[in-house]
Order: sequence, then C-alpha cells, then structure tokens
Amino acid sequence: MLRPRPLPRSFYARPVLQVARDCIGKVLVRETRDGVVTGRIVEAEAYRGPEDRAAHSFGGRRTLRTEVMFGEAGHAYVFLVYGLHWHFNLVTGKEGEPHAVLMRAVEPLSGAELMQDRRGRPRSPRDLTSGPGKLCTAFAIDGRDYGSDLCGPRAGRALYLADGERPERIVRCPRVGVDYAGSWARRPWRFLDPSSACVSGVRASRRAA
DNA sequence: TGAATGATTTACT
DNA sequence: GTAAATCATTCAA
Repeated sequence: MLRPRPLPRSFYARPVLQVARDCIGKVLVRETRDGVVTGRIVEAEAYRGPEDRAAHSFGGRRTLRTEVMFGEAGHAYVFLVYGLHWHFNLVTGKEGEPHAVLMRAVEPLSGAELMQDRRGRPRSPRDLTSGPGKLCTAFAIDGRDYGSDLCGPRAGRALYLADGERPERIVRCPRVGVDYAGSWARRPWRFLDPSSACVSGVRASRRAA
C-alpha cells in the first residue's frame, strides 16, 4: 500500500473555519510501534479564540496548556477533559491567532483491529471512533502528542493528515457540549459528513440535517 | 497549598 | 432517561 503523504503546512495556515470544513474527507494517519491506523475524518469543529467564548484561548488566555495554539499552524493541541478523555486539535491560522480545529469523529479505514484492542472490550465498528475521546483512544493520542508537528519529521510516533476525497455533502451545525458559551455555542462551527454512520453522539442523529 | 471544573464516555435504572 | 468516573489545569488565597 502506498504510504500516505502528510498535508503541507499551507493547509493549516488558513482561516480556521475553512480548515475545519476542508478536514472532512481527509485521512488521519497514526503510526506507532504497534502498527498503523487510518481513518476518514467525518466530523470537526472550529474554535476561534480569543473572541470565541467556547475556546480555551478565550480572552487571549495564554497558559502552559493553550501555548501551542498561539504558535505555528500545523501542530497538535492535545488536552484532557473530565480527567479521562484526551482531545486532539489542529492548530490553524497565523501565528499569534489562537485558533484550532477539534477532531470529533473518524471512520476507520485501516487498522480497525488495533483500534479495537486499544478501545478494550468489543465495539461495533461505528462505535470505535465516533467521538473525540474515542478517537484519541483508538489512535493512541495522549499528552505526549501535545505540540507535535503534523508536517515535520516524526520519530516513531507519526501523526498527520493526508489527502482524501471530499464527500458529496458537508453539513454545518452548532458545536457540541459548549452550552456555557452563550451565543457562541449557537454558531454553526461544526462540520460533518451526513452520509457517515460514524458522526458522534446521540445529538448527531437527532439533529441530522 | 487547595478547591472547582470540564470541547466526554460508559454503565446502569 | 441519569449518574459516576477521575485528574490536569486553572485560579484564588
């Protein structure tokens, strides 16, 4: 099988909403000692600090955790929520703009067996990677990937996006789990492929457009 | 130092 | 439908 090629930094160094939309259909690739897993991205959300109340970088908050978002596009912003689940974001835009795209769901393309092992206990194929935390577990993404360059050289733990086919339709809708952000929560900054069974959550089916 | 809090998932009633 | 799990990060003191 042809080894997929990482997308160039120019893909990430664009306005965050464009990047989020263009992520749908792209392929997420992870190579570790255990093997290679790949998945087609079917759901992503844009976070646009400092004005976006839902973003960790809201108000220009620059801490050890958010630091990477203020840097060069094409790096990984990885953080832990609820003390249990890792989330994986792509840093986008210009340097100094704390913007990022959250990877919410992928559809397994290869390495489903390895994903299954990592997820523990039997899962249906669509339950393997249909959520931001699930995806990180299946792809073995954790704090060690914080700041990792998705375009540059990688030692043993490759993580990057590769080109893929854009789906026929892309749906825009409000983001999930950010009700605390008031009117920002209602902005349609979530993008998904409505033809995929792997979009995350109960809300996806309820809200399917 | 210490307390509060999640960009969620899972199991259980 | 509801609730528990679980801890790095953040901010206040």
